[in-house]
Amino acid sequence: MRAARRGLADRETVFGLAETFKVLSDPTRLTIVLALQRSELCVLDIASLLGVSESAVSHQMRLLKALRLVKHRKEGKMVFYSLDDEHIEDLIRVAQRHVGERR
Amino acid sequence: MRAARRGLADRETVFGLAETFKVLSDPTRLTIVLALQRSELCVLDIASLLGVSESAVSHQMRLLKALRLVKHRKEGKMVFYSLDDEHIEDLIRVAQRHVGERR
DNA sequence: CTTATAACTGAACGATTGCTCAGTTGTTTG
DNA sequence: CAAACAACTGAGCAATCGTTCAGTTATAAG
Repeated sequence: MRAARRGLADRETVFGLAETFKVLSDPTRLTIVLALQRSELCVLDIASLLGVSESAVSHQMRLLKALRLVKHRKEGKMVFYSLDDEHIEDLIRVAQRHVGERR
Repeated sequence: MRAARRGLADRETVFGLAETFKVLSDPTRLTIVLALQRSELCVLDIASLLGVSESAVSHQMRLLKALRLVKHRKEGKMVFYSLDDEHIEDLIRVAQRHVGERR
């Protein structure tokens, strides 16, 4: 691997990492993930909990689903979402430590 | 705290967390941070290492400096940057584990 | 079948982002 | 001093982002 020899991580790794950080960089998405840490929720639950439109939530869930951060379970006309990745919780924990220790 | 009782983290915490993730969500900035993990570097070093303009690097360094991710040391006309936050390295490590374990 | 409800979707919008360009500041060298 | 060099800066631009809006699909109830 040429890139590694020059001291740089290869593009694919960097883009994958950046993408992971990006999902969590939007307050709405991050709040959704934080809420799902506590319990499984349907779209309308999330919308009313965050005070945003049901459409906005739906758009974000599609993204979170595409990046495999959440999984869904259908029950009648409702769709329940829950977290699908235990690393994400670690990530949030470490970041919380970081934010906590700066003024 | 009313928000916490309703099961949501307060706005300030969420925005702080999101901001942290956001800095690392851009491939250019992330590559800079990864490079600085290995050694202290000046602006032109970073620019040539990443293959981007010196101006672009300068703009990003200002941001990284404002968020206290890097510190700088002046030596003649050159400015050497280095990491100023050990939590960031933990964060990257955890994220790497996440990226590594998905297909 | 019709109505109501939950979720999804594409288009369009304003806001933000990261870059380039041109020019400035500060330091060193001749 | 002037010239060269490293870094910084603001304005402007294209691209991306997150939302709203209007409409669709799917399921359930009357």
